[in-house]
Amino acid sequence: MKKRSELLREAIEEMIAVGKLAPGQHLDETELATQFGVSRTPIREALIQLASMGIIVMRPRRGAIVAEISPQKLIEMFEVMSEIEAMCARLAARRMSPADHAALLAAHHACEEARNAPDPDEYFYRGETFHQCIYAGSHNAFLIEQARTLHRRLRPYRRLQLRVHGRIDKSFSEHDAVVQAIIEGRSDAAGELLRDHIMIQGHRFTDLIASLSRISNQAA
Amino acid sequence: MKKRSELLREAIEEMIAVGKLAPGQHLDETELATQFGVSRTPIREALIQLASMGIIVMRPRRGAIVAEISPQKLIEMFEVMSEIEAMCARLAARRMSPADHAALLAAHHACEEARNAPDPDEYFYRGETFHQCIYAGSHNAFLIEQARTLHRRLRPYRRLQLRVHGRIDKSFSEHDAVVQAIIEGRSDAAGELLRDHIMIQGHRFTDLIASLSRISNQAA
DNA sequence: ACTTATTTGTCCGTATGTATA
DNA sequence: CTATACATACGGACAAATAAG
Repeated sequence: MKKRSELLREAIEEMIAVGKLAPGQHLDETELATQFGVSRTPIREALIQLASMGIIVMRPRRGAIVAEISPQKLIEMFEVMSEIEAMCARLAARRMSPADHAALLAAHHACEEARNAPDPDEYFYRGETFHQCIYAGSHNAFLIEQARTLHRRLRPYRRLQLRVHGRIDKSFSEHDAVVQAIIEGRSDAAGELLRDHIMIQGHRFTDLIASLSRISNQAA
Repeated sequence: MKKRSELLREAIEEMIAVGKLAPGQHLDETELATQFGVSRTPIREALIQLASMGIIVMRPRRGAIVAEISPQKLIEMFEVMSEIEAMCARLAARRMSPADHAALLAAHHACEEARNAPDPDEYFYRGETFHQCIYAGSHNAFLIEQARTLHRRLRPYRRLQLRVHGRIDKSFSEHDAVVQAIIEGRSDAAGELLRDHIMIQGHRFTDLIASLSRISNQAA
């Protein structure tokens, strides 16, 4: 049985990921408490968890706000994320079992089906499963955890990146190249392909900066 | 002004780092509360932070215990650490300023002087500064933070590794090769050299497993 | 399997510090 | 600058769940 604060953390985290709570927005403990029908204590504990993950910032006696990530820091985070994922891909190419390959291909094909879905977020969600498959394929539990944590922090931005015109199709063909490299055991190639796939999002300074202002304006 | 739970987290973290609280040991909230002269609330908040860092493990309704790092997990952590440091080295080779070079060389020479110091920990401490120089040279604040965090968690094990006979001299010559590569801007070489330098500690399964039993016995 | 005891998870009251008029 | 209002940080109490006998 899961802890109450764990569930609350996930709920609040999701609200932040989908932009329901925008960066910089103040998180009122009492308000959240009544909203979820609990007291302030479990809310506080959930907020503390989010704070140690870097999702929100807690200023002593001044409450918590959703973390505002500067474009500079965002670039830095993508730079690290790309290397973490590259490492996952290299290890996956060497260590994946036939069952892992099957799971990866299934996730990949699920993305293919979602390419022209009416809801653009559908591809986003399936893409997440795809990346998680590669993390898991590294067979390094600590690395998987690190990758997941970073992924969660960058989630809102990765999602917005797919809104750029034509990005979904390009994303899929990049995925395809990665899959081939992994299955054929071309470790270094897999790493480089996945790194570039992630860094495309980081390299486009302008897109990202633009999405920054967009994310703070969109409340849904 | 810092929060109470922040200070408590640091205090408890230190107790764990110096072995005052051994891996697997149960952390009694009430006991810690009376020990620090506070109520259970700030203790709980500190524990939650330590749990999200992976320092302790909180099982629902069953309390918190100091995380037990299995040899398997230790290997995994070193595997990740080696890639993080490799990334730092690659970036450092491309981005270091002349001032950065000077700082790196200074730290390197400080290690050289400590090679035959009576206290073997002297080399360890100067080696830490050396590695921090490389982190800083990446000029990626987020990466620096990640590297520091991981470094802190592996600190006890890195220190023990240097007790192996002849390891200090080998460590220094590996450092030397890394320094040359960084200064000459050979990015990929610097990365690979530093990765191997770290992984030497991970590859020696037996040494690490041996140090595991030793570390749980030494209370000072 | 039942009872007891300890410990955690949650709620609420209060005081202190921050922001605002 | 003072005073007021309000949100946060902490303490204490209660209830529920687990472990022990």
